[in-house]
Amino acid sequence: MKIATWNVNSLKVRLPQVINWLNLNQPDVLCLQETKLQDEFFPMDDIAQAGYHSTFIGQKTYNGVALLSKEAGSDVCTALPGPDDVQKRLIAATYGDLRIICAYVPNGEHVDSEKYTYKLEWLSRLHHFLQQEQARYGQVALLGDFNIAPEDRDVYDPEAWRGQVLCSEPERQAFRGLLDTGFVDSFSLFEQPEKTYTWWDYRMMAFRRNRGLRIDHILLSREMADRCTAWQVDKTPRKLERPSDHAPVWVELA
DNA sequence: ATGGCAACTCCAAGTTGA
Repeated sequence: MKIATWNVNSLKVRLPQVINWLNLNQPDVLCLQETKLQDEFFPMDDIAQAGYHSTFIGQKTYNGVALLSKEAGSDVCTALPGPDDVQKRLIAATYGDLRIICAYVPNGEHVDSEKYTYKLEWLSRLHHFLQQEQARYGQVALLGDFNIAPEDRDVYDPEAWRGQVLCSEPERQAFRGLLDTGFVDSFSLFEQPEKTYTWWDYRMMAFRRNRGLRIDHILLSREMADRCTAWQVDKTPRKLERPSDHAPVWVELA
């Protein structure tokens, strides 16, 4: 079984790439972030033609998340518990014995920004939600764009980024807090090449120079981690014309 | 030292991302 995550930075623009990636990689579930589509415009017919069910929650211009899957999901949840939030950043569903959570963590903009405060609050709410889901379902996976580089090895220039948004200590602490609820960063289950990243800025030829960050993650509950046989980032779509700035990441489960 | 790209939007200059 293969489960994957990809921040597509506009599903409207990236649809052909997503369809092609589904055909080539045949994931059981693909989590998408930054679809940037209102629900009435979601291209579920094109995705169905590729053999996939769609479950989604979106809004105009910003955010938006979706689950594409070979089997239909059940028990769908489209928001974190708590007060209504216009920002559509979370969707979860059950596939067989697996609970899959797709998250688009706020960027935070800058450590002095109100958006940074919102990010930390959002992560705290995610933490509580994860505990609930863990208690309710046995096998849980949290996939998505976390907008956090957990360690210095996840940053092309750790000194330049030290204390900056995506790398600040409170964010890294929040990431470790998620792991403390009983999850493993699947990346860390395997020997990894140095300078393994999942996002590269569009500017300054960052991809060609591999000036990237590892900010897209797949966290697995312990039972699932025991079944995990591979972690991969697929850099091929990042090399295409009009790429997303993020690459897809996937894990294989026995 | 700064900004450098891309996508979005009442279509065009401002916002957002990371």
